[in-house]
Amino acid sequence: MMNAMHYTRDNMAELLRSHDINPTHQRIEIAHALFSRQEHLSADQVMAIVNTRHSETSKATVYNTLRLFLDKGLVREVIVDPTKVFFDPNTSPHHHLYEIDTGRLSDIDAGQVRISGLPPLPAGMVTEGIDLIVRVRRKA
Amino acid sequence: MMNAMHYTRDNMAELLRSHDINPTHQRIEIAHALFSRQEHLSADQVMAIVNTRHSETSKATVYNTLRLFLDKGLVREVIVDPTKVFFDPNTSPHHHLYEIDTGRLSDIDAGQVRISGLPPLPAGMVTEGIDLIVRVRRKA
DNA sequence: CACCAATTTGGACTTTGTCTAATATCCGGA
DNA sequence: TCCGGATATTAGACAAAGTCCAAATTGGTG
Repeated sequence: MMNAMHYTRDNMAELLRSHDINPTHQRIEIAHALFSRQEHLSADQVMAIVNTRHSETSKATVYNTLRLFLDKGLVREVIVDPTKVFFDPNTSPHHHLYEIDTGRLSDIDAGQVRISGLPPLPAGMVTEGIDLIVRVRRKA
Repeated sequence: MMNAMHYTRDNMAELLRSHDINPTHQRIEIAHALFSRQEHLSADQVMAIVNTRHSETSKATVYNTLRLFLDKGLVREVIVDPTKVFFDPNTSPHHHLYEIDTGRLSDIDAGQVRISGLPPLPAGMVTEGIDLIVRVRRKA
């Protein structure tokens, strides 16, 4: 909890270290891209952002890094669009709102939302996550 | 409602007609593939199944047809896996269980499930659908 | 400085899905 | 039956997201 209020690159390095990730240049830039805005980004958006600033970061590194962040629990993967995966820097329990027309993905705070009556899981299974996705569209 | 209890090709033709779809050979085969099993299929699975039986059906036709079925409300699209879209012949309200290891997708009856406390939608937006996806994995 | 491990990189490759222009099929009317 | 137009189907080229790998770079440490 209590991530730094300002997403400086130093704070990003700190965050990475606290998640057991060696804070390299590229990783810091990628983390900064993800954490310093509320919209969720896809891999190619991350790449575009990171490559505006100084050095180039390769596609392979962006994908490697995003997967690393996933593994280390720094971000969550949100699958709403068959053409690309979004990465969500918020790993606390919450849900998602997906605007079909614009492709924008935002959070729904789980605070008020209650889901009850889910059937028991099949034997030998454990829950990996519950994704509640509300798809909306601009009124015609 | 009251789809035929047996998924004969004649019944499929009937089903298609009732959804305002011209029942061609290929469409009947594809509908049959989707409706005659409880697992949800992806486009390439549909293609594999349809092409075991007699005539060949082209990739383009499979995709065209699945989109047509979608538009006509015959099937639903389920997006759980970044690598492929699943098609669900059940359009009544229900949720999904996704087995991460195997890639199998099955239904959760919405009967008992209750979702409450969703925040109001942003102004000018209408809900297009609410997807509740439970991701499970075989216990280690 | 030299070395070793970790990281990054370009580019080839795979997969899912789209697009298009040509062909085939179906059906109603003369 | 034959014709013509609308509807379907097709092969194959193409696009975009993501993976993979071997080579090059980087960053400590002794």
